[in-house]
Order: sequence, then C-alpha cells, then structure tokens
Amino acid sequence: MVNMEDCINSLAMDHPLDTTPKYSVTQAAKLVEISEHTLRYYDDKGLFPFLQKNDAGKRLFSEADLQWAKLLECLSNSGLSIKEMQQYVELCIIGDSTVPQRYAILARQEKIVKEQIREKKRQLKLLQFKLDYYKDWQTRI
Amino acid sequence: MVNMEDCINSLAMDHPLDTTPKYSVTQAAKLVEISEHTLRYYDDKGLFPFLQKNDAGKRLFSEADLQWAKLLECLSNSGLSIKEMQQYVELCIIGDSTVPQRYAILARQEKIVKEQIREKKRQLKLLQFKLDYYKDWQTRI
DNA sequence: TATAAAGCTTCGAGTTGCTCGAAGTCAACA
DNA sequence: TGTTGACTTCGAGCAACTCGAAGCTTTATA
Repeated sequence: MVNMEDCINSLAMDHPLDTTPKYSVTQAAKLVEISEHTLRYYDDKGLFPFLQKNDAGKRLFSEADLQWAKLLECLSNSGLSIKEMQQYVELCIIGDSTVPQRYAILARQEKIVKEQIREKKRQLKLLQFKLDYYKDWQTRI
Repeated sequence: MVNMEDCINSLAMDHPLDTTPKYSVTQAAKLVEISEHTLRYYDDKGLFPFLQKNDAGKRLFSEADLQWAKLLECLSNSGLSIKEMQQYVELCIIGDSTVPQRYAILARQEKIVKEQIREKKRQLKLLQFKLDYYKDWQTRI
C-alpha cells in the first residue's frame, strides 16, 4: 500500500486482502506514534477489523492498518467515542451502501474539528494575554 | 500575597477585577460554560482559593472567579493535570516572587497549544481528504 | 543443547477527570 | 405549614486509557 488513497480504498470503502509488509505492534506504535497499549486496546475493541495475526497470535500491521490507525486517532481526538468508532467500523464492513452514512459522520467531525481549532485559538490568545501581562509586570519592577 | 484582588489581578489578568461575590454555581456555570459539577469539582480540589461561601455554605462566584475559571479551563484543555493546576495555585498564593515560575508554566502551555493547533489542522486535512474521496466516489456511480 | 533474553500475548487492576445521583439543608413563597 | 427549588456533600460510576504481572515463542548466546 503506497498512499492514502489506496488505503481509503481498501479500508474505508472495501476490505480486500492487503499484501504489504507487516509490522509488529512495537514497530507500528513507533510509526504512527500511538502507544502499543492503545493499539492493542483498539484492537481488543474491534477497531482493527482486518488486522492479521500470525500462528503465534502476534499482531501484524499492514500499511493499510497504519493509515487506519491514524484515522482512528483522528476520529477519537475529534471526540468520537469507542462505541461510535465501532459503529463506523460496522458501516465500513457492510460496504458501499453505507457511504452516505459514513460521509455524514466524517462531515460532522469536520465541523467539530473546525470549532476545536477556533477554541484552541481562543485559548492561545488567553495564554498570550497573560504572558504579555507578566512580561509587562516584570519590566515594571 | 496580601489580598485576593492582588492575587487575582496578577494572575487572572483583568484590570480591575471585581471580587464582589455575585453568582451562584448555576449562574456561574452558564456564564463560563463549564458544568456546575466541574466547577464544584475544581473547588473541592482547591482550584478556587478565593471563592467565597455564604453562611449557608453556598458558593458565590465573583467576576474574578469567573475569569479564573476560564483560565483553569484553558490550562486543563492544554493538558495540565489537576495536580499541576494545584501547583500553579500554590505559586499564585505565595505571591510575586513566583512570577517567573508561573510565566514558565504559561509559556510551556502556549507552545503546547500551538502544537495542538497544528495537530488539529492535520486532522482536519485528513477528514477533508476522506470527504473529497467519498464525494468523488459518489459522483462516479 | 540448555538457557537466557527479547518481544510479544492476555487479562485484570489502577488512574484521571470528570459525571451522576441520592440524601440532606436552607430560604422563599402559597 | 408545607412544598418547591436551588443549593450542599459524598460516594459511586464511567470512558479511555495505562500499567504490570504471568506466560508463551522465537532467537541469540554459552
């Protein structure tokens, strides 16, 4: 799997077999910058429906799984609960007929992230206001 | 630190800050858009060192307390733990000598919030990429 | 070939920061 | 006087991790 588009093709729209190199949970954690514990936790919750395991039960992450992990992180950070992510996974598994529903979910999260950015900028302003005040205070003494 | 006004002034930053008790927890919650539960929780954790109570034990929030609540929210959202906010409060109570330490804390949080904004923008891009892909997919069928 | 180390596994318990609800207090008003 | 409503405290519950123990394979070393 080379790019994001392919990834979305395989994981979000369909679920074909991914034949790319596989990573252990430790390697995957480093690559996507999500802790091993969280990756396993997500897997236990069924959020990696296409994740493979070898004969010894060892998890094997494909490139597609890594991209998927990034999407999960994104959805989680924008406020989706585990349960809601599970529902998103369900929709993905059902297939193309659920594209409108999935689109609606992503569109809602897009709005939320936009509002989060506005909120973060307000927070930044507050901090900078205080920092300016302190700076001012320090030059006065 | 001699009085509440000095403290809040040097910390919550609005000048001049009104420290007259005015609002019930319900009113305060509406004004700052933080739940009553959270305001009480923060108070229980000692994060409102100058919050007054009337004879019946009812909390009375001043304008200064509202500003302070906003700062607490900001610090919390930028990743400060309750314990760290407690330490910040300690520094505030000690007084002017701790201004450099408090400045350092706020400066660190400013950096963090800036990085959070960058991260949010990356998330937004990922969502928009997926939305575009879905849009494309829908026009193709 | 024994054994030790590394790297994974599962599972259950602990942590943080809320979030909720029950039970009680108190002031105001019909 | 009784009821309503807004508050109080306190303890339990919850989501999403986060950690650590115990065990299983595979690989490296003696």
